Amino acid sequence: MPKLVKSYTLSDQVCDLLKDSIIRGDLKPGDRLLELDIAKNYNVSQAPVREALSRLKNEGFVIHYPHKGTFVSNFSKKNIEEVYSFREAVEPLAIKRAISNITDDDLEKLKSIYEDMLQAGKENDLEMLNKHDIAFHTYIYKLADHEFMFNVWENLSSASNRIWYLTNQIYFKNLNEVAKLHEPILNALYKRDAEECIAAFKAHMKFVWDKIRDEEKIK
Amino acid sequence: MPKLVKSYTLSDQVCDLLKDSIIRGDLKPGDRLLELDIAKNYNVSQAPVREALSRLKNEGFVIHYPHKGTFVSNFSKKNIEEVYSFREAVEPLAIKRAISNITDDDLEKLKSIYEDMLQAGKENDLEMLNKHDIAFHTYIYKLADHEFMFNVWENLSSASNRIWYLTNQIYFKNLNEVAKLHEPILNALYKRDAEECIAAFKAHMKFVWDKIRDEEKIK
DNA sequence: ACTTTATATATTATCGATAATGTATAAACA
DNA sequence: TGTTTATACATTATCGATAATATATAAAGT
Repeated sequence: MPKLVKSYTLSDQVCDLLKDSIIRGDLKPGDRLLELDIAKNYNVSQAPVREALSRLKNEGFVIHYPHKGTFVSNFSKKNIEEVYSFREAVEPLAIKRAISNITDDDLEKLKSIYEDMLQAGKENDLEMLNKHDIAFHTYIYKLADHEFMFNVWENLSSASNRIWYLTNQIYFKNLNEVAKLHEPILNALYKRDAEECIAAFKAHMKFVWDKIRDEEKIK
Repeated sequence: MPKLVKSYTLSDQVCDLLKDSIIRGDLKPGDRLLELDIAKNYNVSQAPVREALSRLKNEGFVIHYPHKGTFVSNFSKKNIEEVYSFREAVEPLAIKRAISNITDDDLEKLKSIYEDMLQAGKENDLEMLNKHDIAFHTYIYKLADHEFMFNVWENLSSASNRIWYLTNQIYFKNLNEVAKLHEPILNALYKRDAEECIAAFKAHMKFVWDKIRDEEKIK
């Protein structure tokens, strides 16, 4: 079935554009976001900009002080640690529930995403590897059939995206390794072994976080 | 130090009023929320209403279909199960981190909140018991010093509030019991014993969820 | 009768302008 | 000089009105 056309409101577009600017680092932590300036820039009125900023606030990309203004949020090593420690707490629940729902068809799909990751690793394509990495974990969250957790994951994955761009100089040396980290996760899924899968996942988190923690460039 | 005056914008007020109506059941799942009607009702314009609805959407109280409308979200037994399973996954992280930061002063504060709960239990004051229950767990989340998790908790506690109102006929028979469930948690905190505390917490979740699961009135 | 197309209507999404609020600077006062 | 009060300015918050989009109903065509 072809994907339905998604109506793309102005506020959605502004939100995506701003988010991209923040993730890519064009807008830096502390930068002020003036509603009317942005509106003029994108040739829209204040209303969709406010909506966009409100969404970015909820995803943690900006901080809003009422009557004062909106600023790009900081994203320090502490925030990164928070994302990893949080995922370590939550994703085991996703894995357990996913395994109790997973079908052979799902396993094929996950395997294919894993192969895409390997391919991206071979080609040293950071952006693609990131995309497939997120897709892999998103698939597991979807299988978990847990609406609340899925919403939280959407925020987490945005944050993970931001981390990815902040830390790409680290990953760049290890693209193949990062992709390969998902093999034990996939194998455990095939065995429907939740505990083994969780252990593999935690090893994955630990590998990445260890690399980042020791990196001097990121404060 | 006295609490600072908080500027209370119109959208904040509308948001709180609507949330209250939903929590208390005056607005029922599926009810349509017409922006201009609400605006006229509360004697404000459309803009603050839209902002309020956007926040309610993020907290899961309403669902928004672009260009179609906003509707009060459903809150079924499945949603309740999600909240409890999610808290069981996340709150252990909060407890571990809280214990590594907790001071004697904090313990006194928590004890005093616990005593407020007991008092509310004695007086059969459901609303107060709820309030102090949330305050107790919020205190622990604050101690955890984990911004991301705290934001998630704010949504969780809103949902917990909604559950509370949906299930008050159950709690009503067990107010003292519910309050008492926090004693082992508090004791473990005094001992700085994370594992014992997590076990006590899980018993707490299990007690409440068991009561709800078996309740025929809630679908 | 059953699609398709036109029309009317309801509602959200967006606009441009104004009001409320906060910040910085200058004037008045002790 | 240091502190308070007044003034000007910048920015957000809100308003009332219009444009865009969806839904329901009626008309036309097959």
